[in-house]
Amino acid sequence: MDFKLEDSLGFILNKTNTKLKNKLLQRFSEYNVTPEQWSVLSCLWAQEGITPKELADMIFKDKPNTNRILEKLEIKELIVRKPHPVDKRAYQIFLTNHGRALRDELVPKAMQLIEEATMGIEKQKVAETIKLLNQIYDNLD
Amino acid sequence: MDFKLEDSLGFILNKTNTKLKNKLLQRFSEYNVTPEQWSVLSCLWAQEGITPKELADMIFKDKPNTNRILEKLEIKELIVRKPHPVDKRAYQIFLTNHGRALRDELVPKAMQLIEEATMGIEKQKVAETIKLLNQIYDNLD
DNA sequence: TCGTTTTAGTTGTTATGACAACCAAAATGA
DNA sequence: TCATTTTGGTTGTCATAACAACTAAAACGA
Repeated sequence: MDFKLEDSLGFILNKTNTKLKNKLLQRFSEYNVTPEQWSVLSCLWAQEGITPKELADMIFKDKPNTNRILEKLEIKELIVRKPHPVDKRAYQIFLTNHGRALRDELVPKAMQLIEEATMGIEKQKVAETIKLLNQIYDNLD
Repeated sequence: MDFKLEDSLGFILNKTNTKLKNKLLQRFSEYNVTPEQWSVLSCLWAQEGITPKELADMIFKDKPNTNRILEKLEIKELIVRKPHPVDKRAYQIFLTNHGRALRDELVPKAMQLIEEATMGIEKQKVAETIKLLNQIYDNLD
């Protein structure tokens, strides 16, 4: 049983992820946007009018969790939900002007954080790590 | 603003971490142990009698969060808290026989999961990734 | 076409993470 | 030694993750 928590991939993955997420939360604090809300906004900046279900698939979260993130964004008036023109069960999500405008504020801050996080590390190493993380993700299907 | 969420280190880190953690939760489900509870148990298997504060430092969590994980473990009778012999503010955490016995059940399951997660990836690549994740962690201080 | 199955969304529960605020005891220091 | 600061632990709140259960509408199929 030679298991060392502090050398375990899962443990290190978790501790790094938690810290990075928390730093992003702090950087976004003046905008009152969380990392998860940020991921939803990022999808909408690329494409508005998608449904919560489509959004859920894009951010790799289940429907209840996605729904609750959307509730928060709606309360903060960064998004609006409109009835889907065809499917009466569904909604379409749109950004408000405020939500749309946040892009120019938040994107640079997020990119800056990644810059700092990977300081002193070759771009190629980072790319390899991203690839490997995706491989791990796929292995876990 | 060329930002793509799906290629972002933070996003990929988070999605992989979430999936790995969830898989561990599922593998541990018959024992009713969560990944965070697992990390506490791992520390205690290495060394009993430590305080909640010391534990918090080892698992990189703050005091309230650590405290609540300990509450759950205590309710499940996997650990016990005893008054610290010297410091009247503090406690010492010990495993129950049940908590101690879980080691032989959980460690192989955790190692097996990591094995599956890194299937088809050279050990050396995994080691590099771990090193890089630790570098990122340190960069974020 | 009508009954069955699937799908989109919602609600509730438990565990966790970040954070603020608090208490009591220990450590510090003038 | 006594007042101040620090530290260990606790409690409360909000956001998120996993999961079960549920409704209504769409899709499917005999």
